[in-house]
Amino acid sequence: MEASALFRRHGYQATSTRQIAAAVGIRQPSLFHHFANKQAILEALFSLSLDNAVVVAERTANASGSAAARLHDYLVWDLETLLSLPLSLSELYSSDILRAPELAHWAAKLESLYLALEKLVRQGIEAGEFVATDPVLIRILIANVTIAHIQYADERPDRDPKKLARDGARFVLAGLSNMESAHLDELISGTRSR
Amino acid sequence: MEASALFRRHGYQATSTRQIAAAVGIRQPSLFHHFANKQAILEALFSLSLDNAVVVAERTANASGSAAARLHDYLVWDLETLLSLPLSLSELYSSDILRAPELAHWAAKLESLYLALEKLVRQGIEAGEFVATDPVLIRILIANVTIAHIQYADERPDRDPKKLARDGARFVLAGLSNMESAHLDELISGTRSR
DNA sequence: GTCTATATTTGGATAGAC
DNA sequence: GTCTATCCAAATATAGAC
Repeated sequence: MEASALFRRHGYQATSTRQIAAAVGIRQPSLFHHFANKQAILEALFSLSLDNAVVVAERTANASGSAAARLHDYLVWDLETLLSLPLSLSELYSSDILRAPELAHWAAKLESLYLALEKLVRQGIEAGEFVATDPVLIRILIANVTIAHIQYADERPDRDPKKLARDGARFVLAGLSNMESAHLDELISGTRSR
Repeated sequence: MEASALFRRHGYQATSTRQIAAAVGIRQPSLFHHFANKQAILEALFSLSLDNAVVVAERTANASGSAAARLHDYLVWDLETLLSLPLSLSELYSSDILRAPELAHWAAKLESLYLALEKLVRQGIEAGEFVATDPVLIRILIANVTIAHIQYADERPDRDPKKLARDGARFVLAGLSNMESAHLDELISGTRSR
C-alpha cells in the first residue's frame, strides 16, 4: 500500500527503497527480507490489480447478449474493485514501466485484458450499439477514464465507490453509445447478475 | 522534443541527461550549455503546452453563450493544438512532478486552467446542460480524456489531428450532457469562430 | 558549441550482528 | 525480522581545454 502511494506520486523509478522503508517504519535493508528486490514490490501490485481483471474481462467478452450491457457491467465491476482496493495504481498503468523486458509477463497479461476489451467494443460496433470509432482509441479512453476515477477517489476518499463506479461506467457508455439517453438509462438501470 | 518523448516513456526523474544528450547526438555535459539544468528542460515543455491554454480557457469561461458549446470549442482547440505539437506530454500531466516546490509556478498555472474549466462546467450544470456531477471529477475526466488522445496519437501518428480533436470533444460532451444526441449533434456541428 | 575528466550525491543491494 | 556498515553503479553538474 505505501509503495503504491509513493509510486503514484513520484513514479516507480523515482521512488527509492529508502522512501518505501521509511513509509512503513523500517530501515531500507530490512525491505529485502520481505521482497527479493525493488521490482518484486511492483510485481505484487500488478498481480493484485490485474489477475482477476483479465479473467473477468475475457469472460465478459466471450459471453452473449448486448455488448453495451456487458461493457457496462464490466466497467462497474472493475471500477468498484479498483476503488475499493487500498492501492494507488494510476501511475503504474499510465507510465511505460511495462515496456521493461523484465516485466514482459505483466505486459502480456495487460495486453490480454486490452484484447478482450477491444473484442467487446468491436461486437458493440458491429451490432450498431456503439459509434464506429477505432476500438484501440476506445480501449485507451476506457483505461484513462478508469485512471481518472482512481485519481478522483485519491483526492476525495469520502466518496462512495459504488456510486462512483456506476457514474464512471455511465460516462463511458454515453460517449460510446449510438442510442438515445432514455434507452441508455433503461439498459443501465437493470440489475444484472455477475 | 526528444526530451519529451523520453519523459513520456520513462518519466521525468527516470530519464537521465545522458539519454537526452544521446537522443540529440551530443555528450551529456554539452546539454548544460543550452539549459541551466535538467529542470529547465522540463519547464520549457510546460511553457509550450500551458501558456496559451490558460489564456484560452479563461477567456472561454468568461465568455457568454451555451456552456456546452463553449466547452466543446475549447476542447477542440486544446486537442488540436496538443496533437499538432511535436511533443509527448502525457507523462508530464499524469505524474505528480508538479508537486515539487521548485515547480510551484507551473502548478499554479495549471491550477488556473483547472479553475477556469470547473467554472465553465459549473455554468453548464446550472443551466441544466450538463448532468449534476462534481465539477472536480469532470475536470479530472477532461484531463484524462485529453491524455488518452495524446497517447493514441503517439501510437497512430497517421491519424488526422483535426478529426481526432472533434471526436474527443464529442466524447466528453456526450458523457457530460443532459440532452439527447440529436440536439448535441446540432450544437456541435455548427461552425463557430474562435 | 562540444569535448574529456571528474567532483559529488544518491540509489539498489549485500554482509553479518543481534 | 530488523539493524548498522558498506559496496558499487549511476546520475547531475562543474572545470577547463579546444
